[in-house]
Amino acid sequence: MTFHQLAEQLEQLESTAARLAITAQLAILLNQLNPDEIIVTCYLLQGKLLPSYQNLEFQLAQKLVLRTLVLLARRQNYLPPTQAAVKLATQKAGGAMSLFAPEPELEIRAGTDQLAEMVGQRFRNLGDLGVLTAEIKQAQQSHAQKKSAQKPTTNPDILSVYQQLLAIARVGGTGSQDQKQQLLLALLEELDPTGAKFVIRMVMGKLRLGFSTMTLMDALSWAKHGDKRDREILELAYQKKADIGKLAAAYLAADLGTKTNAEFGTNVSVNAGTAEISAALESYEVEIGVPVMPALCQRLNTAEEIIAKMPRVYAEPKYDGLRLQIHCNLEAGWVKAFTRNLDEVTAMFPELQQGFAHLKCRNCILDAEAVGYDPETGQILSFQATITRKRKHEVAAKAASVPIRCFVFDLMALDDRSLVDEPLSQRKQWLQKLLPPSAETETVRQTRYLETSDPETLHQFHETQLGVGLEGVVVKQADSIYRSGRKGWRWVKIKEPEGTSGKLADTIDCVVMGYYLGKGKRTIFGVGAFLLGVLESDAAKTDSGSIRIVSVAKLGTGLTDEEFQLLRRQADQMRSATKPAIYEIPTSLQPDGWLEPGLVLEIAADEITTSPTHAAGVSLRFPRLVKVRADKGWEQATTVAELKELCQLQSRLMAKD
DNA sequence: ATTGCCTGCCC
DNA sequence: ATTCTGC
DNA sequence: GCAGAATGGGCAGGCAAT
Repeated sequence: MTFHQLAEQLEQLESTAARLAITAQLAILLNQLNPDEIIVTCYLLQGKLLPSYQNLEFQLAQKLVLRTLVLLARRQNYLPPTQAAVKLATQKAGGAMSLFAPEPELEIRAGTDQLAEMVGQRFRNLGDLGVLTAEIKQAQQSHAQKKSAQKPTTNPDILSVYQQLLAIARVGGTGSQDQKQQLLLALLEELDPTGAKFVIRMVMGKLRLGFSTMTLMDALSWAKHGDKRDREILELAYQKKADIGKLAAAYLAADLGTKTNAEFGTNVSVNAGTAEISAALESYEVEIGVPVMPALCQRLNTAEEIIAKMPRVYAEPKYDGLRLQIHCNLEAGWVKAFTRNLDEVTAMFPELQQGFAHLKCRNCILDAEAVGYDPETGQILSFQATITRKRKHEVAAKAASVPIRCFVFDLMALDDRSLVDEPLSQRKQWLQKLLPPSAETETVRQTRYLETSDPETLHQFHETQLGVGLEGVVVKQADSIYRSGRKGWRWVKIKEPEGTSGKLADTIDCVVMGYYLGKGKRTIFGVGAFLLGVLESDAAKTDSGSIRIVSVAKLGTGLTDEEFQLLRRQADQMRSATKPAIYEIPTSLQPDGWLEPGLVLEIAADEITTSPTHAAGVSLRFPRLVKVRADKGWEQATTVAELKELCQLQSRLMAKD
């Protein structure tokens, strides 16, 4: 299939919202592909080149793509439409015009590249690099038509485009950024506007079409049967080996082998019995060395709610570290580690080789949380300290200064046998045998846990963990099987309502200093995030005129769509052409629009962190909006001193353990 | 050599 | 990570 | 409730600019 044909179908999908309709359309698409194309297309549809556990990245994203588009624009004499034309088009499209306040006039500074400024501005207005690419390509077409000298289009097929994308990703070393741009430019030249649009979205890693892995699996079933009957089987297979391309090929292979070209494109239902399916997916069994999709936590507010859902539970302390899935093949003499997103990180944690060598088994797969500790005191370290271990260089030295402790809490396979379908109680027993207290070391320990059915006991245990500086508890249904993702009620963390309890009970009142234009579905709000600040009074001077507002965080979540639009409208009343004099922010955080101080927002966060970037010197971990404080003036916002006090309270907590 | 921008990936 | 939203 | 798509702070690494 040509990439153009693929892109045309994606274009159709873009105007489809209903999931079932998306599934059906995807199924039709899948049925038109040959086996090679299926594999590759599955990756591309997820904005990837390979399954996640095979490391290959574009190293080409927003900024470099934008630079490439400037090159393309220059080559094609592209000029963005004027503001007036944009307004007209938006009105015609029935868009909510009132949301749009005109953007500040483009400042063309002497010595800057005008076209680059204009393309960048157009990107901020469109909120999508793919759409911008199509627009530039469109200009190319009309330009070419005008001259009635249309270039021959090569109309590459999917595999050709894929190969070119691979080549772009594989370039590295000195001069590679230029080379990537040139290769991408050459690819864009080969494609029509729609094809170019989706190639760019693939490079950006997001298709923004309202479907992803789960819907793709629905579509696989739909491609074969016209319904979702095999979805569950497919999802289980995917959990065992997270490679959607190979899964798709294996699943559809029976059909593909017997299919004639004429049948491609028809939604023919082939009668494949369960036996045939299981044969096709036979190779999909948990395998030592190939990562399993990890189980994740749901969230509930209280211990009562949890016990109501799961009558008998195990509660474990929740460490703030790095999730590691550890594969031990002790017969072959190796240990491998994968992150939550299945990146292989074996080389970053050399102590694991020794750490797991003494386990009494032939092989196993373990689920664990890795936390750094102080080798002098044994004290558990913060996430910020732990994450410095995720590195490629000087690993040995860092392993000495920040050794890790693995808290093992689950066992997915043992001695060539998958345990994912065994109940947790059983898996815990196996784990107890494999890793008894006598086998524990500085590097490897079993996560201790509490078995209970009593909400009060659970609540107390949670409070105790918070008290020693941990993140609370993870609560697991005692009889539950191991399943990837968050579905069902198997693993739950306690997330108390904002501002009640937990690690950081206090909320913070911030001044809105500016805003950033949004991308994707936030584009029409005219804002995607806000820049927040807190107060700092200059100690050297004592008069009230020395108060400054220093940046402390950006805010991009916790607002409803309605609140985004409301706040943007309020912000428009407070626009400032330049940065107000009392503001202090690093240039890297320059917002798209400045606001005079006035708007105050109440913000919740999980933690105060010391910040290398924000002007306040501290920042907020996981900031989100609690409430618009129309009742407060900006002079009443939180101060840096108060934040630093909270920050010290946290570290004192850590020191207790 | 050093710095700073950009990217990818942890949470 | 947190959060919101259409289905 | 699922699935998807917006968005956060901050770390290391790669490359380009100085």
